[in-house]
Order: sequence, then structure tokens, then C-alpha cells
Amino acid sequence: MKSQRKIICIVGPTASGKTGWGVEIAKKFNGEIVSADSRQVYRKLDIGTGKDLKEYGEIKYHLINICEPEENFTMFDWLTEAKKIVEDIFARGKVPIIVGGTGLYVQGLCEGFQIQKSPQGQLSQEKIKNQNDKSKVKNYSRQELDKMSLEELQRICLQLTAYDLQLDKNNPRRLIRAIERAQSGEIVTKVKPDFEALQIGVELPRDILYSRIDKRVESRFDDGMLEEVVGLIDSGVDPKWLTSLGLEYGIIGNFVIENSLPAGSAEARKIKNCKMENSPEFLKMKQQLKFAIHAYARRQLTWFRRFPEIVWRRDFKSAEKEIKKFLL
RNA sequence: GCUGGGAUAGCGAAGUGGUCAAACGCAUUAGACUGUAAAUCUAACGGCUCACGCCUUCGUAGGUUCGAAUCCUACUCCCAGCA
Repeated sequence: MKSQRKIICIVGPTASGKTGWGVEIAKKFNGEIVSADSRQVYRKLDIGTGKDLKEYGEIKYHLINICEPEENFTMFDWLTEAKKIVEDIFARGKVPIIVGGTGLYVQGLCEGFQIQKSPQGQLSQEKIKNQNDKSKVKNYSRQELDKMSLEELQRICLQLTAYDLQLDKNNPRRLIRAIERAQSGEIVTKVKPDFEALQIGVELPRDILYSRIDKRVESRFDDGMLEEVVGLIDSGVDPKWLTSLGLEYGIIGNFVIENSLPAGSAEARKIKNCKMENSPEFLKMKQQLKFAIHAYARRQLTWFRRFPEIVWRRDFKSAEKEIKKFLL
């Protein structure tokens, strides 16, 4: 197969078996895997993020374990790296295979997201000046914005961007971004990338998906996921940051904090952990985690559904056929 | 066997005469999403209907009342205390 500017994306909800497919495809089509996972980028977060590094075998993978806990990492950080790596893989005459459940990242790559100074942004700057109220012509930092109440954010947003935020006025994250965008005058646009992409979605009946998620939660606890979280907090990782990651680190993290597990000697901790294992609180937390991951999988599916170009496949064989056709 | 407490939608749980198809939480389902995305936010959620609306629900069966998830009677089951 000669080198060509084509990439394969394997997407789908968590626990659908994307990695397995990706590895098989990499083997069959001379590929390398580029992980599109916003949590596996962090070192030391292994069990909770489900880094099955062994699963890759001989296959080369990228963008896993590329930064330290607590480091800021955003879509554009990922995009910058991913673009470089994709080029690199092309240069080596191989096929980049993007595998991951972080749909936004995959979309950003396939659609070519780019930051741009926008005239609209300038307009907002004008608007600030026109407020005539010098005290409010302030550039708020993220830190400041994070501390604000919904009402404050709404107020500032209204001053800056007027009516165009009708949409998500109860969503602090969105409001903060809208404010930042207005302040910086930067906007994200799309520039068609010069490669072709085929997006394959791993499809799974809902009930099977859920039971796979549940099983995986169980086995991760068996693998020492609770201990991992305790260890991270113990070693000084900011619990606030950790829990902000959501799911395993959010729910287990909060559980660990509430039960003040990360204190005292390793010995004492171990005993406490064992005692914890089957306490009603522990069981409850475990169930809560499972449900949270169900909801996450649903959110992922909602996201993916908006992209009609994704080709959904239940069995690997037919996905493989699709890819063969595409690479021809 | 006696006494007390209780039975509410898939689950948990409010409601103790009208404004109750019944708060709230969970689950579930759908949606949003352009530098935090495993995050953040929105909605639906007894049945039928696009909808006004209609129909059937609060353990079961009767009763009181203009009107009952709410009061009365009997029955069934559950829990606690006493035997």
C-alpha cells in the first residue's frame, strides 16, 4: 500500500472496544495509533483512564502519557500534537489511525479547527468601550471567572456579547468561554485539512454496552483503582484537580476524600481500604460510578450522532471491508 | 396471637380532604456543545394524542363526602415490640 493522505478514525462510546479494533486495523493496514483521549494524556492516571498499553503489542501508539497530572491540556494542545504526528506517520508511509472517545478532538482534527483573531472580537472590544462604564472594562482571568456565580457570568456575558448567548445561559462553562472569546477577540474557525478521513463508529446494543461498562468497573477495582486514586492524592496531586476529571477520578476521588483514606501510614491505609471494600458506602459509590459512566456513554453517542459521516459498524469484518475500500 | 408502624409511579421518597398524574432524588431516554469535553448544560419521563385534551393510577375491596393518595371498615402483605 503506497503512502497516501488518508486517515482512519475509530470512534464510539467508552467500553465499546475501540482500542481492539484500532490495533487490528493498524496491523492489517500498516498503521500507527493516535489516541484521542483527553484523560489518557496524563501520566500516572493508568487504571482509571483504562490505558491498556499491553493491548497495543507491537503497534506504535501516540499521545498517551504526554503530560503530568495537574497540567493544563486542551483540545488545541491535542490538535497541535496530533497534526504533527499525523504528518510524521504519513512521512513514514504509514496510516494514521485515530482512536478515541473524545469526540471533540476527533472532530477538531477532521474538520481542521483553527484559532483566529476575528473582527467580531474587535467588535466586542468596541462594545466594552461603549459601555461607558470604565470600571467594567476589565479583562477577567479564568481564575476570576471560575469563582463567579452564574448570575455574575450572565451579567458580564450580556455586556460583552449581548444576545448571542441565548442558548446556554445556565451553563457556566459556556459563559466563561464566551467571555474569554469576547475579551481576546479570538474565534475558532475551520480550515479543511489536506487529508481524507474515514470515521468508523463501533456500534453496540445499549444493554450490552452497559453490562460491559459494569464489568469493566468491577475489574478495574480488582486491579487496584481505589488504591491508585489514594496513591495519587497521597503523593500530592491536587484533589480538586483530580476530581474535576469526572467519572472514576471524580467519584472515587470524592469517596476517598470523604472517608479521608489518604492519611496515615501505608499500612493503616491498606487495612482501612480492605475494610472499605464491601462497606455499603463503597458499594453505593461503585454503583454510582457505573451509572455515571452509562450517562457518559450516552453523551458520547449524542455527540457522535450529529456527524452523519461516521460509518457505524457492529462487526469488525465489515468495518475492515469499509476501510479497505477507502484506502484503495 | 397481641400491640404499634407501614404499603405512593422502574427504584428511593414527599404528600395526610380539593390547586395531585402526584414534589424531590436515582435510573432511563432525547438534546446541546467550536481552546476545561470522562467536563458543562437542557429537556422528557403512567397511558393515548402533534396539541387543546381524554383515560387509568397512590396494597386490595367496599364506604363516607359535592370531592379522597389523604377520613372510615374489612382483607392481604411487610417491619418493629410483646407474647
